[in-house]
Amino acid sequence: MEPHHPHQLPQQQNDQDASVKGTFLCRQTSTRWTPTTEQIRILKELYYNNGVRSPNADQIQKISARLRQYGKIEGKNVFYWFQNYKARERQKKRFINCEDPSHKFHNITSGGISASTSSSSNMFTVQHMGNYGAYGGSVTTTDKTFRECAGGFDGGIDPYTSTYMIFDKKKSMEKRVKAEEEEAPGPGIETLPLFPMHGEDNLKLNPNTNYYSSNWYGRSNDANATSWTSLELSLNSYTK
Amino acid sequence: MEPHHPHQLPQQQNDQDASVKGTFLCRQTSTRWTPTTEQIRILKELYYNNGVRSPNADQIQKISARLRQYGKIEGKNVFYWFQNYKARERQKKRFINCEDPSHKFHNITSGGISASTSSSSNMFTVQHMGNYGAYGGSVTTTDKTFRECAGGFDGGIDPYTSTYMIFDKKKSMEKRVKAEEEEAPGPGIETLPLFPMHGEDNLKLNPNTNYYSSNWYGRSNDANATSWTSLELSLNSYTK
DNA sequence: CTGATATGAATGAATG
DNA sequence: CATTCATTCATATCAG
Repeated sequence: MEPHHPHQLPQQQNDQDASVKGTFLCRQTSTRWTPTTEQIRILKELYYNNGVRSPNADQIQKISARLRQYGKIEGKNVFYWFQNYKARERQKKRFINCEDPSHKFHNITSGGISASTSSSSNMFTVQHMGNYGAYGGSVTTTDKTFRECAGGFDGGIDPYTSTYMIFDKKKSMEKRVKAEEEEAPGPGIETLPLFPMHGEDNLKLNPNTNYYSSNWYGRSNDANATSWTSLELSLNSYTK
Repeated sequence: MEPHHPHQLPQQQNDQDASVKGTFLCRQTSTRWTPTTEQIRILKELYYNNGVRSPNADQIQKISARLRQYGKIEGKNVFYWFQNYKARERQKKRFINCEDPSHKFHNITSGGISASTSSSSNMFTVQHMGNYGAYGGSVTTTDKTFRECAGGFDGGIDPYTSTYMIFDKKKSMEKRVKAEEEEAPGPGIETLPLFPMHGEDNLKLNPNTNYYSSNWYGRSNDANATSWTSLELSLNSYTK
């Protein structure tokens, strides 16, 4: 991952005051949130030490509120951060597994996570994350072009083998082993709940069929006939 | 949707012919449906102007049949599209952090420099698709948590507001904190397309962006209380 | 400047 | 319908 940002403080527009932007094309607003060092540090803290993976609204609120003191940030940033971080960690692991771990070391860092953006203070740098062999460097595998690492899926079956649409019926992997729990428990906070497991999740209401639309198999519906009728009209009307 | 620029389109083989891919080997056809602009436009049209939210099998079939002229599409795509769109629209409304209303407008500035061509992408733009005028921060959500936040903010746009407010089938606001006020208009409401079809003008049509998704669900604090509790503790501990 | 990579953001697809 | 996962798109930032 991040090779390391040797020079820190990339201007971090971390000011909540967002003063600059008002002017012309104030680029600073660049649309994209740029986490500050502190923010990242804390996020990782939460991730590794507290096992936060998919915070809920309340958590997001609190987290972002807390991080806001270090720079502008919105709830969605926190949300996406966790989503991405988690996904990428997993992806990395998956890739490593799939392609041969030998080559590919052009990456410096070697440390792995180690604070992106400089990191002035990594409290608990996760640098190593543990066992997964430190995904050497940007595994990257470069997306788009070819990533298709052959046996990608554990089962070895490739969903997209034939042509397209083979999907249907769970082609997805069964239940990948969650096995995460890496993390260095940091300082003294361990004993964390790893991750939120809802207690009463068993309750399920409708045995509704999952696939889209419970009933697709024909079965016209009269109830919404009206609405549908106009829908049809509208479809016809402006569709081209 | 895609707030992004039109420039790239790496794959987008959105034509029904989509045959191209067969050549090499990789399934670059990405298995995943990539809606074309027109398809999206129509889907949103249906969503906003016709109140379609969870189309039934028939509707799905018709819609997909209709959209098929613009590119390959299957029923499930339509199904999922509505599911996701609806879910995300709702989500984005919740959890919005009450951030400082002061910088509510951060962005706007269209990119400008960045070489990226255009940049109409404003993530926070509101859609404008129809005639409803985005209710200004009114009730909006009433979620359980708080909605006292700045109100507008980004995408809160909620279409169809006025119209059915009157009918309002069952929106008893007793305990439904969840209040999804928007609701599809039921059968009698059918809004017509009164939408000028105008040709594909200049806009990108993907105005709306989803905000982050999240799970506001917390329903008070119960289930994940544990985990969250420790999180709070840790936040407090090193917070400042 | 240009290419590569890291990562924020979005969204299709599922699952429960 | 809520939640999560996987992939992809876009851009900030650094290497050369």
